[in-house]
Amino acid sequence: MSSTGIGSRTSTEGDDERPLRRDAELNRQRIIEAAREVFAERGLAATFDEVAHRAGVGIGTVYRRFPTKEALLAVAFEERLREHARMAEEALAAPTGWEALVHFLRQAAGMHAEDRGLRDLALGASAELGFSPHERIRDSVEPIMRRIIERAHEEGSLRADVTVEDIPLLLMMVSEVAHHSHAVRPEAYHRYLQLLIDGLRRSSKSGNLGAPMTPDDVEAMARQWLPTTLPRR
Amino acid sequence: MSSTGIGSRTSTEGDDERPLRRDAELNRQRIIEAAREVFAERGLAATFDEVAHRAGVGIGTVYRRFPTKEALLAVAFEERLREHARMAEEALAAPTGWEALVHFLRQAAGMHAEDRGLRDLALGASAELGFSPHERIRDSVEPIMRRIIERAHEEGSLRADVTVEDIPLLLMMVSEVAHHSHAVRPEAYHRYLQLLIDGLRRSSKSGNLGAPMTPDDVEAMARQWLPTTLPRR
DNA sequence: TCCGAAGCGGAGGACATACCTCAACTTATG
DNA sequence: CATAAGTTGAGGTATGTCCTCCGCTTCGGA
Repeated sequence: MSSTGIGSRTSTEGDDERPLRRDAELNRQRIIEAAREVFAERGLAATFDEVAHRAGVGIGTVYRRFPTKEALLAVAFEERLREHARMAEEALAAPTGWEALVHFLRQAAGMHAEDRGLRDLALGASAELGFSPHERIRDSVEPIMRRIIERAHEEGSLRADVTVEDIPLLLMMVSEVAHHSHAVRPEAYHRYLQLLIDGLRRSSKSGNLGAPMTPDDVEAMARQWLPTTLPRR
Repeated sequence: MSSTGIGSRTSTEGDDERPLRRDAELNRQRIIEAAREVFAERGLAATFDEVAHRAGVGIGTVYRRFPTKEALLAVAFEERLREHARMAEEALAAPTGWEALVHFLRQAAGMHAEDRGLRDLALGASAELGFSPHERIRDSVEPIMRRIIERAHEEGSLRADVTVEDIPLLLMMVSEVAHHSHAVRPEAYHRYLQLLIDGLRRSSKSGNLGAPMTPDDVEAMARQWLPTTLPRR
């Protein structure tokens, strides 16, 4: 609801654009706000028509301001993506690797449950759109995950056969539950995340996990699993 | 590939139909075979056009033989559904409840990974189509799952806070992985199923699962998660 | 106050996908 | 070989998304 801090797009670009007319700037903010809501609810697959309708403007206006979906996403998600990265670093500060891991998983799952668009970006197709100042999110979060996993392995708290590549997959499974249970039992995903967390804990009797995923495997799965922002063409 | 045992639809119905012409019966078998393949690959969302094309017949022929999707599904999946139920009973025969549970989960996950249509039917919308002799699949498998869970709880091998309602959810998560990894790493889902299984095992340190799912919750999630066979109307 | 540039809206064209029908044609079989 | 049974696939209906374009409205500087 609070429409503060949306950031009128002054400077930050090649920038030879004159400032928008007052009414136009207002509409722009409305569009951004609407985009956040719509993408949060329906994921990146949401359409421009939905955003326009929610913002109470014509479709043409949305297109005029954001000629491509990427342009809109970049602005709408800038802040959320930063939060996501910040959260990961926070997790790293936990006293033990295990706590860091659990904290990260729970936070990420929570964020992805609340904002389906963020999930799509964080786990998926973000590769395809060059995000403004920051690189694509996976590049910023992945090294952190890697360090967390390493620490947990050193402690011996995390079962040895788990790798960083598993993390995105776990989050996809959980966010899938979150998404489909949202209307009925929005917290349902906690349950299955906890089950997975308990499965990750080192224990005397745990089964064989088989060959680990490679980064390419994960990439391919994400591409197939999550919506591809860009319309085919 | 073997096209044996498809069962020409003699008797078994109100039945006043005369036998099909030889060429028609052949086409019918082709269609059923094609339907099995297509539904296995693409799930219940597959279209009549796909089936027709795969069978090498015109769309009109498919419609003539199977006026509704349900009619086609009923025939195409009769055997697979029976297998599914048989498998569940087999699991029940395991020496311990825990082994029964693990066996059931692995078998079900495997079947759902191989046949996406079966998954859709087993976990989802089967409610909507009244399946020929057998009731909808969930009704036949659910009591078995329930007994397995009970036994495992009595033994104390399964953590106490897990319920039957969790089983379909676990299978959905896993089959989602199976589906999206199919082209790259078809066995990937084993890994995540194992993680879940290890999370299900009773252990000194396992986290709090929160409120269990109710049958209605599961119903609602399944409805939202899995394709609704029937076109809207 | 006024007017030109900036902005707006949303009908509608282009395209894709799915469902399902039907009239013209082909084929098995008594 | 006559005829009922069967086949075909183009095309009508419906739905949904993308995106453009042009007539109209509004802002804001002169």
